[in-house]
Amino acid sequence: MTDSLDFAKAMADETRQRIMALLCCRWLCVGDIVTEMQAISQPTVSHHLAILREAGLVHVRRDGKQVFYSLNQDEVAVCCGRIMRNFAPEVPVAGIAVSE
Amino acid sequence: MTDSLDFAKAMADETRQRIMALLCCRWLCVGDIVTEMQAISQPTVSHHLAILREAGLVHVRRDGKQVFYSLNQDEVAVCCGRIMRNFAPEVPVAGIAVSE
DNA sequence: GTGTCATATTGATATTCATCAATACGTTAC
DNA sequence: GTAACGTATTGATGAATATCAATATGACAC
Repeated sequence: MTDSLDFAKAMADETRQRIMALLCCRWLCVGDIVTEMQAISQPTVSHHLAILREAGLVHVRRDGKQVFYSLNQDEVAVCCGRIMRNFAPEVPVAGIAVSE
Repeated sequence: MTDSLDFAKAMADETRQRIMALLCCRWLCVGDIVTEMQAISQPTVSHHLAILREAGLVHVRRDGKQVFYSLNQDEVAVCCGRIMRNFAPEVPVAGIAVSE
């Protein structure tokens, strides 16, 4: 569970958002992520996955030598709900959208 | 209107989130913001206000010599809705929470 | 016009962070 | 055990950015 600042920092990078998009609704191992992220090295991908992991924004599963990642959509929704309660309390739909 | 990356970058700073909290549901002029942000200089506050302004996250109103700012809650909600559609499409409430 | 006040901008500095090459670690096969 | 493979970590470098002091800009009063 991250607060609004950690969540924003985790999302504040184009490479990480591209990785998040890749991991939305499917599991990919690190090697496949590296393949899809053209011109980004494996250590860099691993670095960004670590940041997403520490922010709780990805699920991780080990299978033999490979490590699979998937986007934690629930955590994304929870963090967005928190931002809306903090910074959009007067927008009607915001207050009832996501429970935590 | 900002995309998910610009929004996240604008929110990815503790000082800016503190300023946003100050401006939530009320108008403050720059001087009052500086007073409330202890140990942060006026140029630094102005710098952060410029970033929030360029991200569309604040309303601005001039009154004589003073410039008043207020949080744009609607834009916050719109950006959160965009993030949820992009990165939490399978969370039930996310898809119907905010229209754009 | 001048002076004063409030805010914005400039220039410099320090910190944070993204990136890569090289290396270490963990797992499986043998 | 060793070798090979996949991933994580380390160390170094460059870029982005937060911060401040000093200055500039804009608005009002006179």
